[in-house]
Amino acid sequence: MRKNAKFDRDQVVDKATNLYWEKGFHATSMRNLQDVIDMRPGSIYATFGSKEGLFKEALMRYTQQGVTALHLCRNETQSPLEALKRFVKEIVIDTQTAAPNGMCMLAKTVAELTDSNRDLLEEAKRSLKILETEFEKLIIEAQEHGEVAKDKVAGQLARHLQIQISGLRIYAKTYGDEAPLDQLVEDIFTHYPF
Amino acid sequence: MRKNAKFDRDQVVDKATNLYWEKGFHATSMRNLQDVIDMRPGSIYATFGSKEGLFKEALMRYTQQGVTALHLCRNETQSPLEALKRFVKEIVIDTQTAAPNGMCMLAKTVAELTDSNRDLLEEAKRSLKILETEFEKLIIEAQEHGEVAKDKVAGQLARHLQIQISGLRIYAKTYGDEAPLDQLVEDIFTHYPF
DNA sequence: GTTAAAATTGAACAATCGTTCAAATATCTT
DNA sequence: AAGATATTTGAACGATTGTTCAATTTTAAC
Repeated sequence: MRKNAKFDRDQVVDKATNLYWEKGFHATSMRNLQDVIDMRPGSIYATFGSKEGLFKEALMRYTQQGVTALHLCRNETQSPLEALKRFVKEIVIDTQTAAPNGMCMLAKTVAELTDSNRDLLEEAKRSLKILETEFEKLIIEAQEHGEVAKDKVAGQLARHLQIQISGLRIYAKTYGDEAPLDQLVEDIFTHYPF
Repeated sequence: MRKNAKFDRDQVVDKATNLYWEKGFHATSMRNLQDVIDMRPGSIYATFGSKEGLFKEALMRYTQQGVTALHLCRNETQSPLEALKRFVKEIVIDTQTAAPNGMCMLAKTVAELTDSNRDLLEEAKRSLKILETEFEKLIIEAQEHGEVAKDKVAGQLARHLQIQISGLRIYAKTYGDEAPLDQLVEDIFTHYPF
């Protein structure tokens, strides 16, 4: 089997992402990271530069996978709005048990970091905006399909959706099983403003 | 001037709260704390037991002040719903510039911590539930005043409001000035489900 | 004013932090 | 197979972490 450098790097970043996602930037130690990704400090620093460098790459990878998951939802469903709903259910409900952390890694990062780590903070913000733009694209498509009234502003609906997701995921972590997540996700799409 | 032990303790906890609120639990060091509250390690540990003990007291104080602020809004306004709106604007908008951190300290804590700090995590969750219950009380009062339809379930509306606030505050930190916060808060109350 | 009790101090502790780098190992080139 | 290049290793670094505690100072009691 031929060596594929990119593949290895992706695997490593995946594992790092899961650890960062679970514990956050500050609570994750390099030694913890070394164990999980099975690399020695020298290699890590030669490859990623610093703890921040690896975290930044983790953020980018997390975002890329989010966008991919959304596109996948689109391909698996018949309508753009259905795709959005499926995606939201996936990240709000399934993630509660399956993922390293019920929270969105990007929102968690925006919540955790200050200007002391401006680069990382800005990267997380940028990623959240990328996802919101993806939502907007699907909403525009939904408008073209007649699923959403054309007098609505797609950007505003995307923003609304983003806010609902962020709020819901914090709520889910707060209330655990008690929260009727499925119903709450349904409500987002059956009531205002969709 | 007579010494008032409780007052001193409150002042200290206030300062600690602001630091924890700004930097989060893990990124706040005891030495950082020592400088801000102007106490030496021995005194801190004699008084609060540990870094976690002080954080827990900070969480409780933050929550108590939140409840007080909400009651204050109620006394300053004519209707329960107006009080809620004022409170939301206060914490979502004013806090962006004035407070140590635009985020809600409780939501930020729920986002940051894992079971490694179960006590603190549970305390933050409990506090969020307390605030939600306060929302619910005001909504019930609003129903009695005829501001909110009585066929709505107050608990659900309170939950909805909690989700909007959490989502909005993350959104505000992500988008900074670009976010039309005032309009977004208005939307919460003018549209569904109020 | 003297003594007992309580509170405060700050040096010091072991543990862990992120990071470095000379040495060892693996890979590529010819 | 031999030499050049790139990668990996892991011990070690100084800094910082949360915490302790004997010594000191302040407060309270009589």
